[in-house]
Amino acid sequence: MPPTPAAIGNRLLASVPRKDRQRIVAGCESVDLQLGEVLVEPGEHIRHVYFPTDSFVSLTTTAGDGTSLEVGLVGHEGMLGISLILGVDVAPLRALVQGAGMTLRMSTAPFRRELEQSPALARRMQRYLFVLMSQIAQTAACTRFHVVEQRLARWLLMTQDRARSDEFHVTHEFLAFLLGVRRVGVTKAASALQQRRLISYRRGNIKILDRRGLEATSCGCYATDQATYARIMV
Amino acid sequence: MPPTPAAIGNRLLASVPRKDRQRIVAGCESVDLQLGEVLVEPGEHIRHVYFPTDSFVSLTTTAGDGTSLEVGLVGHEGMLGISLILGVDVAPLRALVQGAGMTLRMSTAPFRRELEQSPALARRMQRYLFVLMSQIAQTAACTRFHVVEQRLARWLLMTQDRARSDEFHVTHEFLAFLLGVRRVGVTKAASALQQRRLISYRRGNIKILDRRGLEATSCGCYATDQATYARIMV
DNA sequence: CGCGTTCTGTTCGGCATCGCACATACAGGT
DNA sequence: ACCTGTATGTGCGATGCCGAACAGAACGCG
Repeated sequence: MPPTPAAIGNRLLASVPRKDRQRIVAGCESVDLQLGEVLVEPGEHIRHVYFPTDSFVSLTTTAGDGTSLEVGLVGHEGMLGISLILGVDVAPLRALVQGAGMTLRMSTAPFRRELEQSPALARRMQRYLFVLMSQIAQTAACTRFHVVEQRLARWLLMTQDRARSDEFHVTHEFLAFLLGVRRVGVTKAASALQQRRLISYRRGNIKILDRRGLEATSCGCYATDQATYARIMV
Repeated sequence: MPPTPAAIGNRLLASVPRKDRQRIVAGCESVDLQLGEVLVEPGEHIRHVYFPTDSFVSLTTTAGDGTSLEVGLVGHEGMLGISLILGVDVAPLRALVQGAGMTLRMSTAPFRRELEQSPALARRMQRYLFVLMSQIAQTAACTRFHVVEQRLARWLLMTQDRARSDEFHVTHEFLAFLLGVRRVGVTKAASALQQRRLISYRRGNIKILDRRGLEATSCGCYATDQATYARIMV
């Protein structure tokens, strides 16, 4: 049962003209993404584009050795496989499912055809790519200059937006991997946030208690991202 | 005196079809960029695109407070103002002249017309944008995981490529700003490299003595960047 | 109920970098 | 020859994070 337009729940798709959207949704299948699933590795050929509805996906990069770092987060506000917009069918980053749930998915070939047919569609996707690029650059600076607690607060806010819920699942271990720090570092930062009643967590289930407080604790990078999105995506 | 096609010296322009290139060069003016000049601030309207020939330009991002970080480096292999490709005439990053010299420059409006007229041109620029985006992501991870000496080595290699010379001008102070560390940190790392006869420097003039040695010292990020460029730009 | 697994919390010495302050060295102008 | 500004070098304690190891706590399964 293909989802009805009202139930698409992907903001990026929702912003393209109705006719184009209908054709795209018709060409999509609904897929249930599992936590930890890797949709694509850097350098790999892109087989599908994804329009997350309830799921969200981390974009991570590696630094030669085993280390890796999350540089972008994609949920119902965006899409995966965006480099097809640039005519490149190679993935620049690893796509790692971070929040399990449903997504729309379309094969590369028909998506390319849609892009050719609909300039309006292409324009929206291009603007999203700009936002994503800005997010990656912001993350670079944030990672360099801000301490773990601030970065964690930012991450929680970003994730809450995409999870559409004040509660979601993620362990300290996984978070450490995404933030590029030790698990202990996450434990410490998370404890501090919990002690201040900004969040509560228990064996992988994190609940946001005080968004305002988190915003105050986080660096300005979250607000910067928000502002860029608002400015570019209108 | 407009430069002859042979003297363009911008690899990106050189890779577009002859006819398109000629029209673009005809629409460009030659400008001499000064060290330290800021071509555009993040969020500002883009007035020109630049195709560096002898100059090179750092793309930097800020982290709210005064701190900032170089996330990309553009020389004769690329262009500035690339976000116009995405239909966005706002700059996502600060463009700071890092190596003085000549560049071709074109106003935004005619450049947009060229893009519309020549799909071949657009395709090349799109691929370059992919490369730049990969570079930004790589820099994020590099900055997080690698020590100053490695990062400095990478930076020197990147810069040498763009300076087309084994000698160029940059002070520790400026380098510290780009790498997001203290000046003293650069002094220490640079001293170490000099002691190992990989470079020599004297009051802002750096000379590369041993490229191979620098490649060995640097993290794999330099090689990764090179590989991406080679793969995507063919 | 008991047991293994997963998740979280704590501790230890070590290291890269920080911020600050001060010392030296070279270059160019007068 | 001197003086001034810019560039580089050194020393200090502080800090945030590292790697490793271990202890407790919650859950899930037999």
